[in-house]
Amino acid sequence: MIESSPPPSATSDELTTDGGRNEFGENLRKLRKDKKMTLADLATASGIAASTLSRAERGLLGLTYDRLSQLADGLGVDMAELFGTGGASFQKNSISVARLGEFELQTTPNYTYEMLFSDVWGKAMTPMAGVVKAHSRLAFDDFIRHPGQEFVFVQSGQLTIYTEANEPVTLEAGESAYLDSSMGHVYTSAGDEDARILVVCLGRGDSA
Amino acid sequence: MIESSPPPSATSDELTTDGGRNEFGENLRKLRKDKKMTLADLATASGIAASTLSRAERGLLGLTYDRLSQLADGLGVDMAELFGTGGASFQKNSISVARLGEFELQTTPNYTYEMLFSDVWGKAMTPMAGVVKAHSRLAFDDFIRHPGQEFVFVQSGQLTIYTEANEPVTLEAGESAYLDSSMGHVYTSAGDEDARILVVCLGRGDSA
DNA sequence: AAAATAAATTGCGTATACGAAAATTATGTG
DNA sequence: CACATAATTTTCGTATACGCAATTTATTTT
Repeated sequence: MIESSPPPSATSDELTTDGGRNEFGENLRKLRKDKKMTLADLATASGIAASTLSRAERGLLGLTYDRLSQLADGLGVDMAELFGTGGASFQKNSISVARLGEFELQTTPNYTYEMLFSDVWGKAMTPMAGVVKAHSRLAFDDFIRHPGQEFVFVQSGQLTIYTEANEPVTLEAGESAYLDSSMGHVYTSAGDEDARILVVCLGRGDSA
Repeated sequence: MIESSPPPSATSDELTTDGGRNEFGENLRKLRKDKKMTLADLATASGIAASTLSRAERGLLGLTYDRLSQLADGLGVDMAELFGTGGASFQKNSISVARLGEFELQTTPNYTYEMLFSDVWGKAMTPMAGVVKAHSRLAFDDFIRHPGQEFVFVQSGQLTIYTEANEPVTLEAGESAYLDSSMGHVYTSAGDEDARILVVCLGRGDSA
């Protein structure tokens, strides 16, 4: 087990940081091999020494921004792909089915919902199906926020969406909305009936 | 004008490297200010010294991978957003609404569907709503494929999904599936009634 | 306007990134 | 198996990232 010696002030992040660096390195080696490149090939293509690339792949060093830029160029990928966002890879040639009532209902004061496909690794979208019990914005202490984008579809009932940067919008059954989920938002049922909705989140974290 | 002295072997990349670093720094400062954070706030949130953050924002240094990871966490963004990548950017603080019948119906022999939010730039998910007129796999010349992942939800009726790598699956109303869309697939209605479905695609291209 | 406070930048010592060359390991060929 | 070649890793010296404390600049308060 190789021991790296991070700066003293980073002690609390030591495990996290090392873990991230190793994952990055593994992804880098995978990308390189997928393209049938040797370290020397990539060194030529990127302008980074083969020795540095080898160390990066083994998580022995953390590349600087400049080197990361060069690497993305050398590999012909963008930065996002270089970081292989989403640790587990999505199973190729797979299809998963969510049966009615298959997933455990999660209950909060304001929502009752199922997290669909919670057992599917590496999926980029997070679908959720449920019922909005909140009928007033006052039911919420604060807005919900998480990085990414969100699609919400109203199956039945009437839904009002409050956001911190826009006028509230009300959707009827069959209607939908698409929003920046990093902006504070809450969903409330707008009629007598609890609205039934389907939500698909993209990005880290989830809505509810 | 501050002068940095890069390694001799990086001379040919000097301008490019500095340029990239300055852009990154500007984006970082923008992200931080958008969130109403001081350097000290972000230093606390990320575990990186304020002086380092200041230098990074002014392009005076290139952060290492470890620091970049901490930064993304501290800012609550993913790496892609940190680098400001992605062609057209999704409008921050936006919400778009798709009303019933708002979008033009697109008709093929096998499907009638609306491409929801077709006017929204930079969205990563492509939602579609429609009806499956095909009741037999024989209606299709070939499977449909496109890179990425796909979520399909059955609003009404019964849907059978044929894929090239799996046994067919049949979904009832309220059920859904999540699949690798690069794998050949077709959707067919399975009962007398045309199934009504909602599809959300992620990745380049779209299904139908 | 002066004083107080907040925010950003600079100075300096230590740790780590980095490249070139040498050494080691892995692979291919006769 | 021996040898040649390719690929990767290690060594070592130099440059740069990094954090803490001090200083400067910007903003707010009186």
